[in-house]
Amino acid sequence: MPRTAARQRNRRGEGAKLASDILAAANALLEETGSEDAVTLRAIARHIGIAAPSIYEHFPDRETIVEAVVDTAFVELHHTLQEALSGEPEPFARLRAGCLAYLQFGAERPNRYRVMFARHQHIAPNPRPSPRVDPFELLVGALTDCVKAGVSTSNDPVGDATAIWVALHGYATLHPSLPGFPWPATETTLDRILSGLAHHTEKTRPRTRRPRAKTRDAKR
Amino acid sequence: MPRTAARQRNRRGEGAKLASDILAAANALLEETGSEDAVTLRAIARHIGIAAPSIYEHFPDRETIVEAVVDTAFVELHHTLQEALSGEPEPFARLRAGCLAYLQFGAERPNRYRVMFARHQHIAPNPRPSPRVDPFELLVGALTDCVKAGVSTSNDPVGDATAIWVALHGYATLHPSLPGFPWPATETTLDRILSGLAHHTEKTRPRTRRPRAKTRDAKR
DNA sequence: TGTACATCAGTGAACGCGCGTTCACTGATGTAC
DNA sequence: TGTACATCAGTGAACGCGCGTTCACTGATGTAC
Repeated sequence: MPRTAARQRNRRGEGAKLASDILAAANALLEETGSEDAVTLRAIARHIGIAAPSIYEHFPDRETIVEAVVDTAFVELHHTLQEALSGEPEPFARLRAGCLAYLQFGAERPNRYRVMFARHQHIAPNPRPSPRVDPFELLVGALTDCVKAGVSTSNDPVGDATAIWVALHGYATLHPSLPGFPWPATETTLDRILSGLAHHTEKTRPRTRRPRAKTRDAKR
Repeated sequence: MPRTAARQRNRRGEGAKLASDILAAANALLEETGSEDAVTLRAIARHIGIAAPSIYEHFPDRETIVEAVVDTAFVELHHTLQEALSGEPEPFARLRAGCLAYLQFGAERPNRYRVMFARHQHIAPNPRPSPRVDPFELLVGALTDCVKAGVSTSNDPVGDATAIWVALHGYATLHPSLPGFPWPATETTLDRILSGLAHHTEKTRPRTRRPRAKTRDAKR
């Protein structure tokens, strides 16, 4: 009875639209309540103004919906990171941009972020092909590029990327949990993490005394 | 009906014993299921072989029990850290021992650890005096001691301790969630974190060529 | 252009379940006399 | 030393609730003729 709206029935051939509404509602509920268990079929139905059994046209059960929300979130994270990485030309700036995008992804929907990584242990017996660990691969790639370009002296990019990821994950989960804590600005903490763990160094080989007039015009 | 055991009724004056059994059962359920919502009065009752309403002699409602479990866990963490810190004479070794104890506390009951810090946001309107942030104060103290003793060059111990805490928290939550991930040894990652973020340095001022016979006897 | 009808996109009622909580109670244990 | 009785430490049945899921159904929409 207490529905959000008297939803208009989809037209013929457009029934699949409801599936994405269901996922969006599940996403919203997960974020609002902070609890995976609050994502119930009845709550989803109330949220979008349908009857609960209508959901079964699109998903076989509740578990599949939560799984789909989490899977979608991992894909979204992957795209967000790729976009951030591709926006910077210099390797270290690229690494930093990727890390910042990671933190922003977490900050935007902290509850969803937490559930993304907390779910694994519950569902342990299901050996997924793990596209979930993807963000780590991007991070290793970005750090390795820094090493290749001579702006990082890391001699164990995988190990160092692990430490960086751990710190990013810690920030993404702890920062929203402790709003009363005297947090420094996000970028301040990020720079502390990177300067401590990425082994950043200025490229020193060229040894040109001073940059001459650049190839590009000074203005524009 | 499916009780763990036909529990013996407590003798007169010993009724309060049940209270600690209830907390222990709640603790166990939280860790086993990984879900705060699975800590139900009926599950607790089944676990220790009593009737569910018996719980009301000791706790006014379900929420209070979960709260007590979390509060107890914070106190336990505090003691664990203090013990670890007091076991080492040198400031940097003390800092490291505290951080390692923190990681071990998380590793021992990862689900409880996660819930400890995830609960805050749900209960936001309740402004606790926050003994919860205690572990951070110990961390700041340990790092400050390193600076005073000349074995850390940190010029912002609070900010650096924040970065270290974030990394420890990230490890404590991510490590149990991704058992398939190629984790380096815990101490390897810890040392990477500390060497990157604690600004550790050997004490250089004294410049004694070689330590003379110590004040204490060599053997006890 | 009109109409019968198949199909699509849902609905409403009902099931059995586990839950938090309330209530009146019970029976062993200790104590006053 | 014996016994009535108060108290302690619980119990069993029941309530109303929200849940996942099943089932038989409905009514608008488009299509074949």
